[in-house]
Amino acid sequence: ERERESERAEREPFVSPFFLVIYEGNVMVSDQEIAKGVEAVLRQSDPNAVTSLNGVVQQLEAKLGLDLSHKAGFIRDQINLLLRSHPQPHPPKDHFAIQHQPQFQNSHPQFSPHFALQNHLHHQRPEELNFRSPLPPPQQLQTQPPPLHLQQPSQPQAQPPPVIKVEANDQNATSNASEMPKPKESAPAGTKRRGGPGGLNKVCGVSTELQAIVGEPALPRTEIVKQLWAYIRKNNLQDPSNKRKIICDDALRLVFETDCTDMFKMNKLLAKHIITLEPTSM
DNA sequence: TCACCTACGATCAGACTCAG
DNA sequence: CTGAGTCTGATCGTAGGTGA
Repeated sequence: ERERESERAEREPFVSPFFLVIYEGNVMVSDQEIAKGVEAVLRQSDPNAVTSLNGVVQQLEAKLGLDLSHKAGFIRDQINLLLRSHPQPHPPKDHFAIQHQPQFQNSHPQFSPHFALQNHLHHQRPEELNFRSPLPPPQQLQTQPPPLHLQQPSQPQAQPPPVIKVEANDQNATSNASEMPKPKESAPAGTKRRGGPGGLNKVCGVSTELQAIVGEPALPRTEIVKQLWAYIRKNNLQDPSNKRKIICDDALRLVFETDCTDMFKMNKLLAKHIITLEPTSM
């Protein structure tokens, strides 16, 4: 039994619940660990208490003994993911991705009803709740790999753990936290708008031609663009002399109906292949 | 209360600005 | 002059802020 266990542990190496990253001398917690922590905090939170994002962050900080203020955004996303996986009043019984957590079954009264962030969910439409149909298992929640056909063949599993890159960025962010470079003169702090599940993150239908490229029948627009660029890079479809130009292969030609386009026109052409999903009944 | 406006995410190379 | 950093352009739907 134990041998089988250790074999399985070798096959699934990245399961340590406390996976810390050392970066430039600082001990940081991985996104994986944060996701698990969020899950645990939500499970343990008092159903009668109103839990805010800050509350979750603070509990996580206490739990891990680290400053997670710079990870608030990620934590919020994790909360949304967890809540989104089962917010419906009448959810399909075996729909939950986190089935191994009995606390998360059915209407998960432990945290959802009183959780402050559910304001996003109030506005969610049914089709948004089914984002990419069943959510992946929790270990895949925070980093979704691109479709297989888009992965770089030259660097199959040799990719460094995404954790490190993310933490590296965050490290920058933390070290300069007080003088964060404001991105593009955006709204003043505190009034930052939330993307939420709708808006740009709204899942749109993908035409059959485009499906051949992005590999999914429905994706958020941002994801579609990302996948499209991955496809372009993978297949070397940028004009070497002018990298703004996209040389269409057969699949792209079906989508764009041209042999050559540029990255700006591309988005316009892309719009024809993105279908707004109508709410089923509202 | 209503209508209007803005920012949000994602992508990229080239243009532009600024400092050394 | 060079290198580094920032902005631009396009597109989408919607939440939320602002002003009337």
